[in-house]
Amino acid sequence: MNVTIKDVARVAKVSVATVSRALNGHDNVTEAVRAAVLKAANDLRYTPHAAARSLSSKRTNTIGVVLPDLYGEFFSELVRGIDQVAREHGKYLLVSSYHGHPEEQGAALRAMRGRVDGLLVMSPYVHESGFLTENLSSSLPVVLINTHLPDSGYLSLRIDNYGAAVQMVRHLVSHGHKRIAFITGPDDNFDARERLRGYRDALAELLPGAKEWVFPGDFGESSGHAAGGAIAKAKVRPDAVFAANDMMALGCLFAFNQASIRVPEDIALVGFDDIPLARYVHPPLTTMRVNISDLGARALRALLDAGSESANHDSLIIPKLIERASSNGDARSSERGDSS
Amino acid sequence: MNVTIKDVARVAKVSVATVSRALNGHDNVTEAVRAAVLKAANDLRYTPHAAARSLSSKRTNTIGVVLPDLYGEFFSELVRGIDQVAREHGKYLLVSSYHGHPEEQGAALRAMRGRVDGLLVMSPYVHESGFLTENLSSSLPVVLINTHLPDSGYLSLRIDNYGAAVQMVRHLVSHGHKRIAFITGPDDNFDARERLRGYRDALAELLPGAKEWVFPGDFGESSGHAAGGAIAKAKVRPDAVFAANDMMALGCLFAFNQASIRVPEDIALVGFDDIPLARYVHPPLTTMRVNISDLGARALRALLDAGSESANHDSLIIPKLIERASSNGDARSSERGDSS
DNA sequence: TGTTTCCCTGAAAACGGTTACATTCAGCTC
DNA sequence: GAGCTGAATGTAACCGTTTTCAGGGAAACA
Repeated sequence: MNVTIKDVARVAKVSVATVSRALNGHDNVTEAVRAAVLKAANDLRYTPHAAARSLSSKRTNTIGVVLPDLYGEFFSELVRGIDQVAREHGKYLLVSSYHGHPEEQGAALRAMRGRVDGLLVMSPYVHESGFLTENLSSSLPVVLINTHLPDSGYLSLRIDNYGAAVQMVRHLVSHGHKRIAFITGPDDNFDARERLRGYRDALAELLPGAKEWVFPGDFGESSGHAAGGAIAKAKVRPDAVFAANDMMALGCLFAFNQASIRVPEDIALVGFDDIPLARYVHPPLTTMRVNISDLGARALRALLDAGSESANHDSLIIPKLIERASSNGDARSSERGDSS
Repeated sequence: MNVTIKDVARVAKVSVATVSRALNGHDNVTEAVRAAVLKAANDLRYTPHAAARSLSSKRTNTIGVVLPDLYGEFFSELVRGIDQVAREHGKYLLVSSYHGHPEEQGAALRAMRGRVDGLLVMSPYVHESGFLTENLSSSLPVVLINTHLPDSGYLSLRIDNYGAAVQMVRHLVSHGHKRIAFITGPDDNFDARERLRGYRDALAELLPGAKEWVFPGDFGESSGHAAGGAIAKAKVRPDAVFAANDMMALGCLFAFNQASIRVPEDIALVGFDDIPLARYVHPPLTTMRVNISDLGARALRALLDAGSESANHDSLIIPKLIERASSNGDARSSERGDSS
């Protein structure tokens, strides 16, 4: 059995109430008594029992983080940003991923009751609507990360995928590209859909009459490779490829290398995310940078601030265009004007 | 206020004890009663309060993970492996990093009391000895990851950094390299020291008389870049460089590129870790692969099995040599025999 | 010196579960 | 039908804190 507050009380010859007060820094304790209690606690190596404490105080000092997965750069950075702020505020982090099974998300959310003071939830699936609201205890503050849940009233931080995709297409167009293909992400992924939507709208606006050219992908490297292979074999090739994320862009780049298609001379290639790899491949990849750890940090800050009036109910994170060599060729020289 | 077991009891017209038994699947409950309880619990959207439950049952279903940091591939993979097993066993994960401040580690460890059923601890610092043992409540099962704590009696999983470094030097020597330089990691990092030790011992054994050639580094990319710059400027250059991790190898590669030193033709370059980047740079990097997520998974499995006799008290994970182009040149052709 | 006030301290009631123990009641046996 | 058995259920103690409330004693005041 572990040493409890009673043991400390006995040794310090005071009541448990006094021990509690002394250790929690209440001011209605004589300094002499406090010193005695502190000494006793120290001697006994006393550590308060967190469960007992949170049962009676209704605070856990813990934040729940519910993510779809933990795989890859994105989540690692996100968690890092969250962790940073958590430490600053002395909070603990209970992480829970539902491994891509949205149906298990409800259980994960419900199990948070009594464990956490607040929740950070990311759920980039599109099909749920009442799902989240049903499983979120209304008494817990929640901040949604990159989660599409209109009018839920929850605080929400999102990446402006749509705007960033528009910006990227504009970049390609400004370099003279006219036949711009797009490799999509998973259908049920909200980010992926927003990027696709941005591509479509930008294309329609900037290159009226140009045809959409969409290859399916799933955010995995191999799907990018497959798309790259398909592009390489096509009779008419695009003069620029916009992959919905960097991993697919890399897969695509691989396929282009194998097919001896030069980037950016023959085809420009751009991605999205600015994963560390992007800067190291040859040629370095033009992409959209999202400061993910900052996203996590801001999300937790928003959660901790929740209640204060300053709360912005729906903030957008604007990604930044990182221009590198993979889109630096100028397509005008090789234009042949057959873009319709 | 949230709905409690009492509310369920009232609605189901039974006692709280029966509700508890019914919900926890005890067999001494009539099916009719169980059904009624389940229905009531469902109707009320009852979720047991985790803190209350763990206070009385002395189990939290939570595993504490105490790491030095969360930055980078290593930790993200480690946590992913741990998370995988945690889910399989219905455990939650309380992660805590002490952000490279070993002195805060004690607090982090102590605060786990009452929160977790067991601990996974990684502490790759060399200077602590009684430190960990002092802060670990003896009643908690603990598994150490990559942590040097001889004869502590704790279960421990370690990466065989020493053996892997020896293996890497052997690889270089077998390709004819005679002047092998080493870029170290941080001084107080146990992995880094083991790798350095492996380099030294292997050099002494395989190339008797060859001089050690050590450049300081800190595992960061820029320190690798600095070392690479120093090597490029040296009057006599090594014919192979062994960086204690991949990030430094990449930095070094960068410096070599800038100095127009060709890899592997002029100098072979190898790293350690097999980060995803390693395969994508040009030339692809020869390195040592450690299956990190597996390390995490095994650590948690060991923790959950703790108590069973099968417990291996000190297992070594053997990294695997991944041979890529950065060390594939053959140095014999350019030998000039001035290696002493 | 007696009263009032204020500060410090202790006793005990929460918090929301689990579980040992007591109780009830149906089904047997004789 | 009395007595026994065993299963289903209820009562209440307990887990380790925090916090309310009440009490006690010293200082302040009359």
